[in-house]
Amino acid sequence: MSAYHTIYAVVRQIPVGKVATYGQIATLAGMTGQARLVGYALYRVTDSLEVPWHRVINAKGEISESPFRHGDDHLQRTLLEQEGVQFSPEGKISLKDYLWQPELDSSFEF
DNA sequence: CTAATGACGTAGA
DNA sequence: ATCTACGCCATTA
Repeated sequence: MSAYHTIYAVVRQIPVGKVATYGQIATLAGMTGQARLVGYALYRVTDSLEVPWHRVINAKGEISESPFRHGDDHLQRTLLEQEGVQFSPEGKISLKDYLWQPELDSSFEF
């Protein structure tokens, strides 16, 4: 079981209409402080893996894109808007309202 | 085996 | 608010 798979498992727990930060995912995956790995893992997400990667944003509440990621440009924003996430005029997300707050649902098996 | 690489976070100026 | 520097590690070729 790769470490990246663990990250994917956590990302899958993000409910619709909510978002999570890289650092948050890292913590939940048991690698506190390693937000980078989360980003690296998401970069390598493929279609075969069913991961809601679009619900993961950076700590500033903004969307981070990579030129070579998926082929699509602002697809992430589009997907989030479809889920009811509102963006500020600055293109940021209100973490105060949309940040995923894992409660007692952290029950996933590996 | 080694080298390259990649969606971040935090602190300080 | 913006910018710079640094930490830091699994996965791939």
